[in-house]
Amino acid sequence: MERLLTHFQRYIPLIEDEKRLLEPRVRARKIKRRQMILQEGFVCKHYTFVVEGCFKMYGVDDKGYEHNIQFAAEGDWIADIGSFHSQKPSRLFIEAIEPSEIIQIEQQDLYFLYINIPKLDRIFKVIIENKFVELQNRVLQAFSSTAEQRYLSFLEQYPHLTNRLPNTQIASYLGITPEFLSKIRKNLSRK
Amino acid sequence: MERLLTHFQRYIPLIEDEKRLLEPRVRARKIKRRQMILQEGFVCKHYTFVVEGCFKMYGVDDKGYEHNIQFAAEGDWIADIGSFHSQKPSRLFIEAIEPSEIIQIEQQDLYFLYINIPKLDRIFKVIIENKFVELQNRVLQAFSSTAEQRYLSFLEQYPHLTNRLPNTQIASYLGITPEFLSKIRKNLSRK
DNA sequence: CCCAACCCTTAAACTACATTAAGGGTATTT
DNA sequence: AAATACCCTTAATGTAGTTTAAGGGTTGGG
Repeated sequence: MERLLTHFQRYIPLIEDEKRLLEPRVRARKIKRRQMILQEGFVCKHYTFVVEGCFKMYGVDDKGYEHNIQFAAEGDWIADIGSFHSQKPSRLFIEAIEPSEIIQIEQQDLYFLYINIPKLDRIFKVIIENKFVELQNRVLQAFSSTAEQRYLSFLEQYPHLTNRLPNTQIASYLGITPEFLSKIRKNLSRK
Repeated sequence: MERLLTHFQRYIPLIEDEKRLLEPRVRARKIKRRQMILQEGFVCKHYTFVVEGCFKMYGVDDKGYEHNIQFAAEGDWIADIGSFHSQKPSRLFIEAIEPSEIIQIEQQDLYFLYINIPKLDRIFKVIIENKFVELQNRVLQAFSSTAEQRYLSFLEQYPHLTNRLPNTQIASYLGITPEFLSKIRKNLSRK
């Protein structure tokens, strides 16, 4: 809970009254490795804040292959925003890669908080703007770089993740097969 | 100007006082075909609302090829959000594909408006959430579908654009060459 | 009205990446 | 401690999409 307040603090400090409104409307949970907090076909019920651990969000294609859309580690938010707001079934999965601790807010509670703590509109606007920029770079890179360039960018941009994630997960994020990532790594190590 | 108010109205109505604050801080402009409102190396100075016409936003790779990240037609917002907020040079271009009419807000004015019309935090939070969801689908599709499937999705999702855009621009958006799009179209027409 | 710039298509040769298969290593679970 | 599931790599073969080149059609600016 402290961690969430500290997180908001970095955007705009909350006053005591606001903290009191917030507290009863969030819920802390522990999640096991490989446990899913969202599955395809279900509505995304929560905005999830990662206190400790790491998650992946992915879709599954016709052939059953997983494609990682994003990772979320300490201090990140994760949710299928489309499903959350529309209350329609999601086509995505969110799964813990490590044993994790999270804080969750349900839709009704978040809407209540948006009304009673207008600051939160501002805070989440900025949070989502930042995520949007990240995602936009990802699209540009996907279409304008080779897999090797994308791998190198990944290493630069997410150094804290590269040692925590198996290469299969990184390959899925880069949009390539683990076999091809292996080839890229071999190539790079020869240079 | 009316068009912008109508646009905001669809999220939350503005009261008269708020409209009065808004009006002197936005600027209407006409833009010619092929005119750029953002160029690589320059800071993105404005949030741009498209009243009439159509724009593309793209990056240029090492080899000089353009890669379209998004289109913006009537009722859409377009800006390099990262550059706009950080005031760092953009790596993107925004260019009119058709003669267009736009309404622009400068950074300082938008910040003033955010402070004096808190509703706008809410409105732009929702606008960006929607754009985020769109972009997320794009990432998922890019990694999990063939070019043909992506082309068919594009036709479904943006029927109003397919007749307005040259195929070269659509190909660039799909992440393929015009030659290959031509092949896909030929294939589809035989079915 | 003409010239230049853009646009669409076809086809042959090429390349980045996928698929399949297989072997050995290392964690997790029982 | 064994068994199982997971992970990394190598290599041969296959394919979606690129590159290069070329011809013809359309648009728009001077």
